[in-house]
Amino acid sequence: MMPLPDHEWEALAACWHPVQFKRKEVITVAGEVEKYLYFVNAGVQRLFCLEGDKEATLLFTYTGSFSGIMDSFQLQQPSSAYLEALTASDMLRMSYTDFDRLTLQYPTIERWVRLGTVAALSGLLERHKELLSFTAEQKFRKLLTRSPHVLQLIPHKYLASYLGIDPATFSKLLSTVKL
Amino acid sequence: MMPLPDHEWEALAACWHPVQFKRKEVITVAGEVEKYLYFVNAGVQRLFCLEGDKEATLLFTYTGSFSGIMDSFQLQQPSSAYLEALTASDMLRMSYTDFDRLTLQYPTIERWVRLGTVAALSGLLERHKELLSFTAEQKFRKLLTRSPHVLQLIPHKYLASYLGIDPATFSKLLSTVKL
DNA sequence: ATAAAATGTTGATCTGCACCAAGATTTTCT
DNA sequence: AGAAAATCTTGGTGCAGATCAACATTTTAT
Repeated sequence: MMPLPDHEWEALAACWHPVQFKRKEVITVAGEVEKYLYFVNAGVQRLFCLEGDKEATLLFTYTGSFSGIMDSFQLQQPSSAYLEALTASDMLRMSYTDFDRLTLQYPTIERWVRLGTVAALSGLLERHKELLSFTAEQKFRKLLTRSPHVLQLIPHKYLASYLGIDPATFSKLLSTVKL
Repeated sequence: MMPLPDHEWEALAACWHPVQFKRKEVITVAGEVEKYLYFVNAGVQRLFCLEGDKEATLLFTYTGSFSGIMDSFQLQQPSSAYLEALTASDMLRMSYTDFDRLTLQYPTIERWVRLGTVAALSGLLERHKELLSFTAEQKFRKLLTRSPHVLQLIPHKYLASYLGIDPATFSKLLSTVKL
């Protein structure tokens, strides 16, 4: 994903504004239109849906990554997901108005956003494939190898939800698997 | 997704070339970089991955929709998926070279592609949520209500694979559920 | 520092659905 | 039209993993 020219970079940088969220604070509620694109300076966040009384965790965002409900933000349509701060979070955000202006004004930015979005799509397809074909243990192992650090970072019940398995099963795999 | 101006529309239209595929023909092989973006004039296609000896069906494309392995195409990276014609297919395609030139030359096209990609991401997130939280029967019902026509159009074993359930289970649900 | 809340562990059941297999039906090809 | 291939159906069986529950541990808040 090529770097942006200086001029674009400056225009972009000027649109970010700092925000903080407390632990457990809900950043965006399902049903609303996502107003902001976020960049995480510190903290961990969780994107999830409610299905009946169950939660389905779609993804986590971390220090150094973008955050927000991307589809709702870019399409300015109501989202079916919640965004929540798992830890106290220090973020930058940009309003849709600014975002839209920037993408219209600078084709390089428009392109950069497109490629970022495709990269997100690519990652989601990869996980989708795993959900379709892996057993609980296979999903668990994959998580361990791909991102072992999350074990210390994120409560296991959310990791279980992310894998689509029961928290109790997750705990059992934890003792079984690595021996 | 706003319409394109006339001039862009003409430039775009000039880049499409017709191709045909036979039933069961593999259009793109996993491991390769997707060279083309497709538009389906007639037929049904299936995008799937191989995981061990199991197939995971990610999505179907139909008459009137775009097709191809979108992430591999846009990022020009090797794909982990296969694209296959389920029925004899009549398609238009555009090379990556032309695609890239068009997006660089016309910001409206670049933007239009971005929004199309986000829409795809949005749909995939929706399905992802269902995979995480639905039982076999819930996924089956959802398929029936969302796209009942596919029952006549696509062999049930592929629909089962798309839902992540066993073909035998799909068949049993078919007799159980609608009564 | 201490109480309270949240999270994690572990064992005992129970069940949804994968798996297997054989026969029936439908679709495709020549 | 007829043979061959592909797909669908249906019953039986087994197990991975959900669910339940009680206790242990860790984390958060005051």
